[in-house]
Amino acid sequence: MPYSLPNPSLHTVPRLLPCAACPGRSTNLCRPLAGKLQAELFDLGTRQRWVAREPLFRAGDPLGPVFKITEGIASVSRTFANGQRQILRFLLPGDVCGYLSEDGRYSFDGEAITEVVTCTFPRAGFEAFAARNPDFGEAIRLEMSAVLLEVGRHMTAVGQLEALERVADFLLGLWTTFEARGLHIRALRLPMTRADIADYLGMRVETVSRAFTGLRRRGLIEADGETLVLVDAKGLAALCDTERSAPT
Amino acid sequence: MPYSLPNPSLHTVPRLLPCAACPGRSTNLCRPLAGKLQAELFDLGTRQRWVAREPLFRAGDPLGPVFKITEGIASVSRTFANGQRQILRFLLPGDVCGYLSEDGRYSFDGEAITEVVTCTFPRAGFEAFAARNPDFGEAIRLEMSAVLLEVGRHMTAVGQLEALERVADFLLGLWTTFEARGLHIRALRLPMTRADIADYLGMRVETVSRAFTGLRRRGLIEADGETLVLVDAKGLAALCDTERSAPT
DNA sequence: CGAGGAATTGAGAGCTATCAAGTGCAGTGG
DNA sequence: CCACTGCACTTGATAGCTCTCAATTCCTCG
Repeated sequence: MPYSLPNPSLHTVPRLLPCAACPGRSTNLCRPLAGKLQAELFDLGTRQRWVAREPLFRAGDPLGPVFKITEGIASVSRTFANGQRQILRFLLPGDVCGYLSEDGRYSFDGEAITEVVTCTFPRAGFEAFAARNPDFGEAIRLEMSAVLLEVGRHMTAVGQLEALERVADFLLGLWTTFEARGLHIRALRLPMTRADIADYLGMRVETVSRAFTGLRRRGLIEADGETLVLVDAKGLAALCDTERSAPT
Repeated sequence: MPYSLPNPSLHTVPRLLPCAACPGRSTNLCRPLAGKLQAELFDLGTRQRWVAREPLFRAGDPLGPVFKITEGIASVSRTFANGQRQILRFLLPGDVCGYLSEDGRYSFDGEAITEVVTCTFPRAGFEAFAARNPDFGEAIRLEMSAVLLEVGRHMTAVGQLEALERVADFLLGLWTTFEARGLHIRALRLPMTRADIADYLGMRVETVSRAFTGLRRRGLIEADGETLVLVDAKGLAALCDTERSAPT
């Protein structure tokens, strides 16, 4: 079957690196880069804008570029023939996706959740750049380590926790990630739908919804329309750390 | 709390690289190495023997060596305070573990399932070797890619499949891995206990047992005491590919 | 204003966990 | 040599949680 090339409106930014203002500037791959090298990597890629729900790449497609999210939120997932989908991770600005391959094809699906802007790096150039710059190669290893760690934690949650706990874990994880990115916020905005969260946590939309209601009823979170406040982070942590020996 | 250093009987092999006979010789990290480099890496490490159920490393312990399994089967897992455990992967000869770190500590638990022999590499030397040899660095990236892919697939199974399907997926995955290692066998020996499988698949021992019974009753597998035969691999695949549009 | 999607909530079915009992086997010791 | 013990595994019955199906509300968009 033919694979559909993504068709975003190319949006090439001219000179004077916008990297300085990029939220992912000090994250993973770009962290060890400075001045000249940063410019070299930047020139290697193009800036692309994707509308919400647009696929960046599909599992099985011939290997294309590597993407670094600079704005918006995306997901990496895997879908069965019958439509069941597992979201492996949510990607925030600074995160990289599309790197994994299998027989010269993408291993997973990459999809924009919100509108997304990416630094898009052609595969060959990306690999060559890594070969030329050991520090960059190490940065890739570090990035992959971090992803592996995150995925491992997440698998533990999906495999061991029950509904309420999984959602608590998800919220805390998201909050932690924002913290790690230097965004100290008290109110989370959840750009992904309940369906996305369900696919991420291995549950149904209805169960996710009930879990939110349950957490709200217990006074652990508060929902103000678009935003969500973690009222009692410790309470949430107590749930998903499975310290079932809680005061109750 | 004090962490217990593993206390295996050290078993240093002298000259004349045993790598030639190592099942993991042509796998991941060692693949790009030849002659001199292979010897250099070999000398970097020591050979260690572990008894069944002995921990190689524990999550939270200060970062120690990196391990490459050369004989036996091990697991990488994560355990909650209440004892619930999620096994992230089973490691066969050739697989590497103990690489992931977090704040200078191991991220997960490594444990021998059967008796295990490892090539044990001190962290510093390992990293230095990677820094000196770009090919080795790339081999690490490739290895991590493969792991990430495996873990991603596995998470999909845990999140989306039901009991019978998960066990089918597990068996097929194990068989595929053996195939990839060049071991063309029809009868699988399952060295891990039902409890291990349960922890791997996010289910209870009883459910795993019932799933095995179910697969047997459907004529998909046959159990000959220690060994297990995949009678109908296609039937198993039909289960876990979630081609629910099966003839039934 | 109507259409459609996202989210919530309810009721009942279905699957898995839990609790409990029984089997088979290997290692131990009388 | 053979009870005895511990452990892995299996099987049954029941409770509990999640899924499924369905209805409703809210909100956005045309």
